[in-house]
Amino acid sequence: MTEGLTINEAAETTGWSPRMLRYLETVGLIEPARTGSGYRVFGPEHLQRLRTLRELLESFDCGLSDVAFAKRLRADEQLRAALDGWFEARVEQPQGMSSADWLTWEQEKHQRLLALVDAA
Amino acid sequence: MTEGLTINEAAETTGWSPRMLRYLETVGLIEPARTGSGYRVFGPEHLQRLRTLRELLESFDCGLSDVAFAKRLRADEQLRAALDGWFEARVEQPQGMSSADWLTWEQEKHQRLLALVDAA
DNA sequence: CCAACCTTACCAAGAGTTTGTCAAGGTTTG
DNA sequence: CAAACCTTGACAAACTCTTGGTAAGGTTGG
Repeated sequence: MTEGLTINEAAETTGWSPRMLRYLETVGLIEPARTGSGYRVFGPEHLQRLRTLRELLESFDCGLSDVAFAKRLRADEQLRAALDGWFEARVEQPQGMSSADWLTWEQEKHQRLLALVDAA
Repeated sequence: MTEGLTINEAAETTGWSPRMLRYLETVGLIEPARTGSGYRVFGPEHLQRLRTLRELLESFDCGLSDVAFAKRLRADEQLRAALDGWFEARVEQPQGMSSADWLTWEQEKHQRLLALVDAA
């Protein structure tokens, strides 16, 4: 107990409600330690993280699901690759390509992306 | 008109509804060209992109807002840096640091992150 | 000029997210 | 041991996202 705060204490100092602290855990954004009997224990790192998260959400006007997705993006390399590929699809034609070549090239690129997607 | 499909034709060949094609544009995921009078024109690249997007959403079980956020993440370097910093917050102490040093170091890291966030 | 398109702007149903509250029960501590 | 915590689970209000529809009006092509 000397090594951290309980959920209500953590709520007090971070501005999150106890309910939200539990919710943040279920969506995978924090992982407080537990005592032998199952009580959550919030250490200084957690408290800082929680305060920073508030700032971050407000400053950039985004939601928890956005941060959760960003986390998923870091963990799932295939997802990242698939999205990168999709975004990179460009609008201009590469130099020296005919319209027909371009279309073929573009379709093949998407074929490759689809193959990647199917593997997921 | 010979250079692309109208919205209903594009809907037909991509599986998206015309309504959704307009919605995808409002959330920034596609940018069809326009005729002089304002009609949307979907070229082959758009059609491929739209088909790939369907596959991508289904394969990875994610939503449009997720893809939109991923796009924002690519465009907004500060947002990316802030999230990277937040995720990198580690749980173990660096070697050779006392508990007190670690806490100070950790707090300072978050101070730096907060400064970044404030600048946004 | 008329039918069949297209545009934007709304209203609304359904689903998912966020948040609170309450209930039933275990833990800690004075 | 009793008060004051904590746990999980469920129900629900408020909100946003997704999607469809419809209305009022401009464009196109036979």
